[in-house]
Amino acid sequence: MSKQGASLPVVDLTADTPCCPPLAQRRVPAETAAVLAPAFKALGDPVRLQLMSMIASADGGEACVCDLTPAFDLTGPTISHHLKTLREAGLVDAERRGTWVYYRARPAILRQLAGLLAVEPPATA
Amino acid sequence: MSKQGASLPVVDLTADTPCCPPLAQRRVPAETAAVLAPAFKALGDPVRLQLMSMIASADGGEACVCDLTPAFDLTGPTISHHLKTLREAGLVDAERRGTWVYYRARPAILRQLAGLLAVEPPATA
DNA sequence: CGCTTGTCTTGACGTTCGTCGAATCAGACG
DNA sequence: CGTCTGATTCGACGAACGTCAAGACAAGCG
Repeated sequence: MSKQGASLPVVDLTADTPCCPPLAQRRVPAETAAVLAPAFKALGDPVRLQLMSMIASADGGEACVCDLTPAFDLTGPTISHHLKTLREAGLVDAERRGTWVYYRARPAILRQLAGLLAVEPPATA
Repeated sequence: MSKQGASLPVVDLTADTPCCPPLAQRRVPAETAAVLAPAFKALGDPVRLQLMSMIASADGGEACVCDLTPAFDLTGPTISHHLKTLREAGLVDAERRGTWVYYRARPAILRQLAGLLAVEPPATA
């Protein structure tokens, strides 16, 4: 819960420019790891990974909880809990518009994570 | 040449070709999520993220446990446990050569994960 | 205003995770 | 062959996680 209240972290996950070189290029410092690990952990659950994908690939870039919940064999509160986890990890953003709550992906942090995992192609391909 | 084989896991993380389109392009199926989530979960710990980076960025592509352990304020068994987690997630490979054990990163799965997280550059939006 | 619908929060429970100490296993060297 | 060093496995403990049931909150509508 203190994720959002944390004062300026060493690594800004919301920036559009890469925060750091790929993981395989230079050893990632402890502070960077401490900031990025929670994001990976948030994706480390099949339900959240699917939720993230459903939100990110949704039409218009946002998805309503009413569309997400029935896609799983889980109760509403459980889905809500997972969405909260994604929100606290900075992966998605929530907005209430009228009756329904819409979730939107944050491409910037996805780019950060993808950039960190980037590896040189196998054979100059 | 098709990936539709039934005997093997639905998603082959060791393949050099992308297993699936980016997360934000098409909704990732439950089976794919079940296979990929453990890999993200393995990276969801600061210690393991640093270990992964140290191994992947090591000279010659491999790192000795004797080099990894002293880099943390953790006991040997704990580091060994984390390495086992990375190994079971398919992220690294271990090999014993004489007295020491060397760990090597598996670029293929890193590519898979990076590809899944890939997002179109901001300009496209 | 009160009802209905839809979402979030709270509290609880069982499971898994991260960590350690002690014991065990695998090679190397005298 | 015995012993030493290095890495893993085993057993245990507290903390965090995933899940649900029940209750609380917000918005729309009669």
